Amino acid sequence: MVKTALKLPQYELIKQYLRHQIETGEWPIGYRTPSEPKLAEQFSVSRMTARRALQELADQGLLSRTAGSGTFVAKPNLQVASIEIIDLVERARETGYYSNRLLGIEAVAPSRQMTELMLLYSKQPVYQLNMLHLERNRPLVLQQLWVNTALAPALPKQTFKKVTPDAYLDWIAPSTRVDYQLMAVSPSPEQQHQLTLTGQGSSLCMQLNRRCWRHQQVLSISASVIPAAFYQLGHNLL
Amino acid sequence: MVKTALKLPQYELIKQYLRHQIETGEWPIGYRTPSEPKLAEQFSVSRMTARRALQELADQGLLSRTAGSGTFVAKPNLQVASIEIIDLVERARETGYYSNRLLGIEAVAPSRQMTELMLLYSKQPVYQLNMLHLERNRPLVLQQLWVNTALAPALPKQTFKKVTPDAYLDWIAPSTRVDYQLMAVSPSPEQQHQLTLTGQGSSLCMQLNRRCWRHQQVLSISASVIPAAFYQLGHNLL
DNA sequence: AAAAATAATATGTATATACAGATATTGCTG
DNA sequence: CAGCAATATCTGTATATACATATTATTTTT
Repeated sequence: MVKTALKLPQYELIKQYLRHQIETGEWPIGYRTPSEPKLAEQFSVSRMTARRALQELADQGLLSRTAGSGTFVAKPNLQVASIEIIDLVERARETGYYSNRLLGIEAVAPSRQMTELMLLYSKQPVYQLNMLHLERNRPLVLQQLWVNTALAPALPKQTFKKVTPDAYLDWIAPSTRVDYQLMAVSPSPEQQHQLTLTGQGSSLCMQLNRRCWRHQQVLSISASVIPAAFYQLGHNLL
Repeated sequence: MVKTALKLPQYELIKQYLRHQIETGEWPIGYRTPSEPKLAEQFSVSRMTARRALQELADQGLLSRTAGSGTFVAKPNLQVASIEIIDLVERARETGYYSNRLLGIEAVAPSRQMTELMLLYSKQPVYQLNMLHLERNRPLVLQQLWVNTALAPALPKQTFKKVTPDAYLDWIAPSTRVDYQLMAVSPSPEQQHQLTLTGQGSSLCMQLNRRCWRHQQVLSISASVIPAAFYQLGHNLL
């Protein structure tokens, strides 16, 4: 079945025209575009249709509009970085060579720092979980996880043999926002031992910290230590 | 002057209501929201006004709509990571203790890999620039930069004493998109020397690769090596 | 009971209209 | 010429309406 040429709505045609003018540089940054009524007349559509084209490109950041003044080609100031946080554990699970070792799980009173980070108002306990993730029986990620007990009360009942803590949490309470922090670290002797890192120069790790939100509440905090050879952020470069 | 209570437009009030139902869990994931006509009647507005509220929340990813079926509470699957790529150089310039050393600039024939990365069709040369950025006369970033000659022909005429190459490029051709890649590296002996890294354990660096786009063209590629102690990605965690 | 036709409902596109509020321009006045 | 008022222009909000198209539910037919 050959896909016939789509009939695009009129506001899409106008958007294409506007994008073209901008991307070719025909309309430089700061250029004042035709107003809604003029665009409408130019394309023989109603003002509301021309408006939709302008509005959607403005929502997208290509144009900037101010009432009374007009619509202008915006400077692309806030660069949207295309970054993908690779989930090593999830990738390993897909290959089928994944396993893990639960090093400990307990309910503890949160430290003062942890109380702040998780925005805990009452002095409720948090679940603290230590886990080593392995691929082909070789240590991949050493993860320390703190979880809000109110949002995942049944966490300690899980064995995590088939489902990782992260997957379990995503199941019972998917995150609405995630903060990340990434840095290079030299692992502590204990961490080196747990990750079975022996060489001198190879003791180079990335630490990926993560805070998962569910609306206004903090669901979990995670700190993962990963041998540097296994981790990089982003694709297709150098 | 006390700011009087803003009179919000009606579609904003409806959006607030919808958001509230979602965030409190009153409407779980997959829940079917009232239809446009029903919302309109409920709030005594026209269908188009109710539609606007639903549409904007859908654009934002909170709702998902399908013609003929209805509007549903979406699963927040694509987690928008709040990550900020810190520009160490720009930060140093703001403090006033910034300086740099231009280690070399020349027009070279691009390698095959570079031709692919920069999407160069013709066998045009690229500017290759090496620069050491310093803060308080101490090495901060060792940057290697490749620039599309077509988009910045006057680059070699600059001295970069007052304006960094990045700032200059942002001036003459602001990026519309940026890709990043970040990894931990052990610097080469030459890099260690240029960054005056002497200690054994301290020779731990982050490498930040960056590709700047201007619409469909690649403007520049940058590879920066930064001592790990100076760099981390993200804020306010652990 | 299964399949097909029909109706009801939902979102998507488009128009014409009205008025509010912000901004820029024009013209008038001292 | 400076200052001010009137005016024109532009975007923002809101309504009522019409029809198209996708999906679901219902009814009719086989």
